[in-house]
Amino acid sequence: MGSPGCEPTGCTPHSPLYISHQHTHPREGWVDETEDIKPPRSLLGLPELSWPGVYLPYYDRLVMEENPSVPGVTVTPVPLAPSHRTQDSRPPVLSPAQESPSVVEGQAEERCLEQVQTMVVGEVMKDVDTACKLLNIAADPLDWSCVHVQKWLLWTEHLYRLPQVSAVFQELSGRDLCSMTEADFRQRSLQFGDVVYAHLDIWRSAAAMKERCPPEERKSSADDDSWSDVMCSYPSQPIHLWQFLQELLLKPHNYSRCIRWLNKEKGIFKIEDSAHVARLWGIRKNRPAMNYDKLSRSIRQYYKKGIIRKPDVSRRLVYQFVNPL
DNA sequence: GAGCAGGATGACA
DNA sequence: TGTCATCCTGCTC
Repeated sequence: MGSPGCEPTGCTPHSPLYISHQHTHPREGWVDETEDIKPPRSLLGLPELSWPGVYLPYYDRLVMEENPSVPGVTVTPVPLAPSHRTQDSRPPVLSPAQESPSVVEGQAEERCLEQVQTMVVGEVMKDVDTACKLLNIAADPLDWSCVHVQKWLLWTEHLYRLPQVSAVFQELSGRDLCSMTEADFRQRSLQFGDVVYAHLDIWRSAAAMKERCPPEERKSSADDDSWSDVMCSYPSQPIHLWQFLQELLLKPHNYSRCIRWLNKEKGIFKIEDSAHVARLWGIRKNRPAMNYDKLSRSIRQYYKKGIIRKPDVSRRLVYQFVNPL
């Protein structure tokens, strides 16, 4: 994974992330389980945007994929402490001769935590970016229309395996949503209102952070670069299905469990989870009834147009872009 | 049963 | 007019 955008000590405050507990259940699937998505109460009580003290539900995935040496743990972020650390505020570094082993270990752990935090913050930003682009909505919830709000809710439901919560937030604009308190959210959905509130808070925080750190100032990984390239290539809307598929393929970190390259050079890809890809496409196009049968029919329309074809050796759920990226 | 191929039709921008 | 959603039949794996 590449460097996550802006330096934590530069454009955003820096708070510790607590590694709170071991997971008792190994994660399965490409998204996080509902039971893990409730943020800490301290976060929910934050009066202001809490970035980077946000709950990061996919931390395990991140750690396990990017840093296999770190055991399966869950990060529980905490709100900014009044005296949050920065590079400058760290205690003076002792020479090795002066340091006891426990101090060395402590500093190493601290550095490790900071690295992890930086990594996680960057991933959150990237995932919010990705979701924005896939849903075709603004990054800042304040700019959302009622339709955008519904899209985002559907997406959040889908991603975090929430039950249907979008129905109780109908006819609300992003501004309406942002003006609501956590209590308002919980009033609409007793069980998951706080969860939705926390996710909205993450988005608001990401938007605030973007404002402070414009994309050009945020160093991107190679993966991000290619992503940006793709998005720049297709600025117009509506998006075509083949473009959408390419977008998913260009974010293997997020979507490799539902669609992945078999041979990127040849443009051959496999849909690993047909229902999932169809659902994503349906959300993107606001077509709740979308399924793989319809999606695949649309893919087959591309045969005649010379955009997608079946590979020479035809396999189920495997297609090939005629003109690879 | 799931996936695939392709015809037909209609909505929509 | 192009693209896509939808529905359909028939076939293959």
